[in-house]
Amino acid sequence: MPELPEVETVVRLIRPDLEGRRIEDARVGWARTLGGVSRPAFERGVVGARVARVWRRGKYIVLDLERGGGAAGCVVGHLRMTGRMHVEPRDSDPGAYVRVSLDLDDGRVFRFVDVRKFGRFVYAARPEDVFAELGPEPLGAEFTAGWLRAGLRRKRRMLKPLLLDQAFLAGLGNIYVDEALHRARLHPLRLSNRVPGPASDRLHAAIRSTLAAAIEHEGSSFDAFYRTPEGQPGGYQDQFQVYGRDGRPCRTCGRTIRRIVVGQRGTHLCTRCQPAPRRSAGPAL
DNA sequence: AGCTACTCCTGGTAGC
DNA sequence: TGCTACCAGGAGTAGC
Repeated sequence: MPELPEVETVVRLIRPDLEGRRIEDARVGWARTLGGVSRPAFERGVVGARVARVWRRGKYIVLDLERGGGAAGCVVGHLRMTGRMHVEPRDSDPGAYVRVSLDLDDGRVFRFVDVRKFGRFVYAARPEDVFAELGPEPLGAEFTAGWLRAGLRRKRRMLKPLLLDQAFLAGLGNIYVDEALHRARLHPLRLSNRVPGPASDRLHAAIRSTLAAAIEHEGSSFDAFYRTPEGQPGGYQDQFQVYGRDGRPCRTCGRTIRRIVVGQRGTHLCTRCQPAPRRSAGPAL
């Protein structure tokens, strides 16, 4: 699924194609993609505006808009499961799943494509009107080892759902939580307030190094759906240690990778590298 | 506070 | 072959 590294890859690829472009027209193929904003309100918001800046916050993609040099709201996109963003020639085949199209003043078209329709592309006055409360950026200055120690201590939650919670930390999803926990040798059912300081520091380093390595590889692809915006598969899926590797040997110790379900989410781990918590609500592993 | 269940969606796949 | 049933899952919401 698109998580921080995939979203960052998208932003880097579409930014040079969008910044400075004026939006000449807009078409909406699936109204719910607009997240409650009416079609007329969306069109009023974007048509005639210029894209001033393309940036990322957590898994959100933001297009700052301006008119006559002044700020004029923004579009906040979220790819959710299967969303993609492309800037293409207008006469190219749009495919069956285009939810929003923006005609650009260079003759090309921006397309928000989303097979499963979970993605969002919302016009708002300010991005904060769309974001939920978001935790710090895992690759930003605010996310320090000390911050994570304190954050884990003040919560009493299992690590897996806590790290998936965007209000705690913004940008991790199912894949990179599993990968980071394995790298930090921490069991996903461990309670956050029982993680010792040194283990918390390992987790901090693991989150940053996992995300940085994934960005370097332009994210991960594994189904036909998950591609970089250029249509090329990302490369990080070849580095997965646990995600999707259940039944296969751990690359570190050889034990068979297991898959459990935590909060309705498939969760992959090595029970030797990531020892079970001593006393917790989780099943004995 | 934190957990579970449910919802939104559809292509892919397993089972028959 | 062709049908049906179920699955994946980010995030929001409701209920306990």
